[in-house]
Amino acid sequence: MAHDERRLQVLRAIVQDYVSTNDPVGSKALAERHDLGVSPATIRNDMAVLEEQGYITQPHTSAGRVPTDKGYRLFVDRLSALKPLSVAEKRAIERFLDGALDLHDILSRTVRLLAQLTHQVAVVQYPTLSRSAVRHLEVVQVAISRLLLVLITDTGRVEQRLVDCPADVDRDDVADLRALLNQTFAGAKLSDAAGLVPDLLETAPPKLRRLVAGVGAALVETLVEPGEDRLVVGGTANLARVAVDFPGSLRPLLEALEEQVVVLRLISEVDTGGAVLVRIGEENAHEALSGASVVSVGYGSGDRALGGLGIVGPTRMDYPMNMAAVRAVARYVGQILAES
Amino acid sequence: MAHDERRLQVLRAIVQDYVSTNDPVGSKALAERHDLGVSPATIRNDMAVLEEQGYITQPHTSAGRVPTDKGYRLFVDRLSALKPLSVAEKRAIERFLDGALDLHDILSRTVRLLAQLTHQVAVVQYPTLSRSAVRHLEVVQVAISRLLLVLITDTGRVEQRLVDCPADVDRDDVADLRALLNQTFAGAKLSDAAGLVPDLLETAPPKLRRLVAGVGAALVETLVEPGEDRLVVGGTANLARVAVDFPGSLRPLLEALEEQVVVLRLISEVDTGGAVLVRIGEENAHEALSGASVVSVGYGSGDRALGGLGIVGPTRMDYPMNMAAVRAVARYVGQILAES
DNA sequence: TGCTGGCACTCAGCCCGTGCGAGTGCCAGG
DNA sequence: CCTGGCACTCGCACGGGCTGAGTGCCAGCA
Repeated sequence: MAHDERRLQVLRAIVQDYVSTNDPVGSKALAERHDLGVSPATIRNDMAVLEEQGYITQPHTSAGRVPTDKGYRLFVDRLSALKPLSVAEKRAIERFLDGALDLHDILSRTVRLLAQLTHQVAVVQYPTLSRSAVRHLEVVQVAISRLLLVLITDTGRVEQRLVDCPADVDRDDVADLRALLNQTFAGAKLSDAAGLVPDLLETAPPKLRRLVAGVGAALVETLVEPGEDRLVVGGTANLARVAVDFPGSLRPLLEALEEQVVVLRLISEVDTGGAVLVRIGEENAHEALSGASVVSVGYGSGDRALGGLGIVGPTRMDYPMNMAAVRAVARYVGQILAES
Repeated sequence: MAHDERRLQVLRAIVQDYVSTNDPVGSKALAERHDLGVSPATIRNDMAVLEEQGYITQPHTSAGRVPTDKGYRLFVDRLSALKPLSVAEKRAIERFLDGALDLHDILSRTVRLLAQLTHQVAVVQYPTLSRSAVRHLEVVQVAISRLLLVLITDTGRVEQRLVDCPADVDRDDVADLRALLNQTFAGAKLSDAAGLVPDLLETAPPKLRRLVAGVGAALVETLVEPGEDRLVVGGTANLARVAVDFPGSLRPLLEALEEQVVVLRLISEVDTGGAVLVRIGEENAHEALSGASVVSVGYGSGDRALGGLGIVGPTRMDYPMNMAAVRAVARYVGQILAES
């Protein structure tokens, strides 16, 4: 009915006003600032219903209403459209990411950009190793029985690992090993790399067997291990600006942001085909984030996602704007990574 | 005289008490908690003198005294000795850094360790490129006219740079280029690398000239450029704990910590032969740090410093403990980098 | 049936006045 | 040169009263 419809309009208006003013919003102010076509008294009735349904709440008796997590959820799902970025913002994105020199540079620019656009804490995951492919493997002898393994992926990520060899290593063997490794792994997905190690042992000439065994183990152990995916975090200073939204202290949030594992889990759960994912308040599994919202999306070239990026902020945030910014930045980053 | 001596004892006691309680300290409490051998009244006279000399101040008339920056300075210079670390702390250092896999791992463990030991924000600078030497240069062809240059230094740092070539590059030329580069640069200090480029052009066979020119320029441009030294920051959550010491807001501080340049300048000014450097409050050039202290020291293997590390916290901090922790961690890191 | 104006009620926040206590400076005496 | 005593200052915590925003409810009206 038109009845329910208007109640949703009221909810939308409450969210918008509350996000921009940070004051609990009352029926009178609502009637003044929005063309709802009804009197404050009617709005009060609607608000009573919305409160009963759990979409809004009163901080205390004689205050206005504030959206609950459930209210924000409804707003995000049904009451808002992604706010298109301004031309200036689009140009800022291009300018910011243009001229990046290497992967680290791209990602740290991305995180700064995102923090600046949204005024929130920004988080960018390094391209997941397991979804990347081997572009090149380099072996460098750094001591008589110690090798440095350097992996370069097709996303430009560079991984390194020291390997201690049981016996001294001959100079020529290193070159042979390098050739052999590249022959075997070049172009292979890292997720498939472990399966190629037996082949590697097969084709290795006898005198390299022991060496190859050790190096192969190290390769699998560190490079296929998904646990050590890295994260770039930026814009924590923006937390201070919204400190008022985190009643207790910023501490748990700051701690969670340093515990990369926690954030990583949130950010990397984005395989959902390019849609922007929003987690509001208590929807976040981790307790420290129960007063925060996370807006994230996968980025990647073409169809496959390389990793996730997003923002963390108070539940009282401008969802349409932030969702649009996150999505736009992810697209540009995917594009740039595809080029390089 | 014994006179002046006691006044210094009083100052020391004030600093110690204030650091541990965060309450302005009064004459009576001082007389009770420290064996100064005199009555509160006498201490009051000493305090009046100390205040006149600018070492302490009163937040308001009927409050106790609080050390000024100048007071902390005197305390650090003349009234304190580095507090020896406990056995547990020493073991924690070893355990924490043991088993690190690569440079990034070492540094991020270091920063976590330092943050945990001192309960402050920890900062570690990547080993300065200009003081490192080339261990290996790798050239990988990532597209027909695009090369990826990877530099591996003797400190284990890996730097990468994309180079666009004016013309398509032949596969064999890449191998030749790699050999040539390594022949020229292997073992060279990065600070000397720029000077070697002419030699490089000299010895290059004619058909490689153009390629070498482009690559040489890129090498010098990015690898010798000291500006892009990186920084690892950790323990920002500790700032929340001491938020009370930063009256306005944490924001300027958080911003400064993200502006890596600012902190980098502070941390890298540590060539002073291994001594721990303390900058207290206003002594820090940057305004955002005027309420903070920075404790830093250079780390490195042998005699040369590779970079700096340290902590940032409120001026009201436990200087002896923090100075000891910073120094101890720097030593271990230097040791570990020398080994790897 | 649904909207509206009116009205009584609630309660957080603010202003203010008061009392308390910690801490000081000064002074006279040892 | 140190000490105990004493008067003084002033931040802060406490409590009461007022205000105003905002609500819920109700009776009347389209």
